[in-house]
Amino acid sequence: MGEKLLKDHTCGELDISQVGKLVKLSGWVAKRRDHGGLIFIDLRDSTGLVQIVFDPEISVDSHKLANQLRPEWVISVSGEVRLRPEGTENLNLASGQVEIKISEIEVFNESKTPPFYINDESDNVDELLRMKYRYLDLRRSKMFSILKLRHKIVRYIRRFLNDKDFLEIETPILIKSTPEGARDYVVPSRLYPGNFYALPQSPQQLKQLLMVAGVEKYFQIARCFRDEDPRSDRQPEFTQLDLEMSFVEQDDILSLVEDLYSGLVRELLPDKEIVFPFPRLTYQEAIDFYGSDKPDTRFGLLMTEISDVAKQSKFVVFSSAVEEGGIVKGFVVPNGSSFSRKKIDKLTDLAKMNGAKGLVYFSISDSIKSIDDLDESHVKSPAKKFFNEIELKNLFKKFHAQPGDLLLLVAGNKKIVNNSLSELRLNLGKELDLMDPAKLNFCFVVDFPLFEWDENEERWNSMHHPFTSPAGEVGNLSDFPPDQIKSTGYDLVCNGLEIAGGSIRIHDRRLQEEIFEILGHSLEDIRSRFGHLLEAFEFGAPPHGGIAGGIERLVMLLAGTENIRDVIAFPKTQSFSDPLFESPSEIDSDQLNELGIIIQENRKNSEEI
RNA sequence: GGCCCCGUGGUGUAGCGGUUUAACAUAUCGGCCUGUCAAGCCGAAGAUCGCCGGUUCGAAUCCGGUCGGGGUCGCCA
Repeated sequence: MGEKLLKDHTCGELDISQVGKLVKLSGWVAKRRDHGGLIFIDLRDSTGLVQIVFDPEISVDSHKLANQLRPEWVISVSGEVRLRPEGTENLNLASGQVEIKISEIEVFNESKTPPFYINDESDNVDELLRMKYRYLDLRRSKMFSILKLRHKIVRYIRRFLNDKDFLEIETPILIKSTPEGARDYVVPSRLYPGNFYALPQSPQQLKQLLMVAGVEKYFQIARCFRDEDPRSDRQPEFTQLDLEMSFVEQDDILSLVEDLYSGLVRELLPDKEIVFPFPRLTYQEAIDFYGSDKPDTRFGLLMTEISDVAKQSKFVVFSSAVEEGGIVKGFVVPNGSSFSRKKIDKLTDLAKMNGAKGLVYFSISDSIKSIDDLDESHVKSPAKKFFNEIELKNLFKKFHAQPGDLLLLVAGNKKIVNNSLSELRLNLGKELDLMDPAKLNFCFVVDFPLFEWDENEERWNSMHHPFTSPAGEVGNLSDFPPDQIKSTGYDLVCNGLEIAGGSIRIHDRRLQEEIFEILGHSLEDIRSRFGHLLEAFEFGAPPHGGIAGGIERLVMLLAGTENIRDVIAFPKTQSFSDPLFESPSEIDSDQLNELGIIIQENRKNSEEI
């Protein structure tokens, strides 16, 4: 250790208790306010900001040098912590009671004028520019605080699971392509020309093999890779909390997850309201009431299906929808009768964008006291003429609608009706300010179907993944139609976001093969793709299950940002490029030769960077 | 792969067919200034409007293409 430290205090720790102390600080110039005589500088380090003062009466040389200082220069200063003169305290600053009178200064590094304001809290700088200069963007306290929050979240998870005797085990990044699910990222092999590794879409099979290995309790903060088109909440590489346990049933995993996530929120964001224990909804309930398997339970606007009534209706839109195997469903917007025609048109457009043929509404006048007093003159609706007074009353009573309410209904194919109603509900929840930002409404969704029908490929698909065990007594699967089989899968949902998903796994070779067969794989196919896993199941595989949760989504939820790039230190753009490193990029022909790869000329991206 | 939005000094915006030598704010540079903290005041410099082509007497402005960015549907077992 040298005698002179480059800093003996941090900017953020200085307060009234340090008055009189001689301190040495190092950091970045955040702001300069030059009064000619006095020069004020906000000095920033990773812990915060403090005002330092250059006064020619204290040090002429330092004051002179301070004249040259510009934003983002890296300096080291020494001086005395002093109470600010009365009336000049800055309450917006943690260290705003004090300031440092500087007697010595050293410049470590100058800085060019930054391409955007580092201190500007408003986010209206072009994101591409921010990404190109990510190391500058991350200096902004808003961005840095998200990095810190992410660290704290992961640290909490590690401690929590460590205390419960989980082992953190790393699994390979270079593994095998199992073309099932998302598109793989692949890496060419030099030693086996023409052969490729794939990057893991998740460590699913590896963690199951760890269970067979007898680990019993495993977790990993695992990087995953999926080459699918991104969204505002997706990136090609992302991180999952991956965990797995042996000798457990669904309740064991759910209560562990409940303790983990609730404890995490209580420790890191004690101001947030959570409901504990987390409510459990069946998949069917989620779809019935919310039209979605990831419901935002912070507000009502719950749905009711009226297909049985609609079937008898003279209104052809309703009756024909049901006759064609569809449903009629809707929800009540309290006091929604005041909505303008324009607003209802916008809602109709939203329903149509989600596949609905239209939106049927009934606006109930608030001039009556009770639905019992209602006659046809109190109702506004394009479909009014198809309903008599009694039918209207019955309809409204079924929805528990009150005078002044607006009833929204959609008819048609089940999936479309649920999708469009769900979007309508979320839209109205937002517009009517029903989504309380103080609430984190976690809930579990359970009892998923094991399979869902893939319309495009005309085959059954796993709802979760093919390693998910069917629920209940496992008899002969083939005795049931696939869509009636329930799974042991479960999701953790919060405020309408899927936070984690998992299941009890299959640990029996026969059953696993049977599932693959239902999914339409040939026996040969199964053996070549999943042979290693199936074989492992023949060597004493314990019953096991687990869950995987997206770290980015969790950080987004807790940080209150809707942009996944904000929670990743070095993210990629929506077109998968990295403006900082300018990747992806071409590689040397030597490298290609070594790998035995020839690039098709017509496929090359001709754009030279 | 489809659709929608955006692209003007360093940054953020205005201008949307001709009094525009492209405006404003901020940053930058110079000067003044001992209590500021979005410091202030005075002055200066800085963009030919992403790129290519077309329409027009005339294009930042209209049209087509292209590139880049964002969002979304498909996709994400």
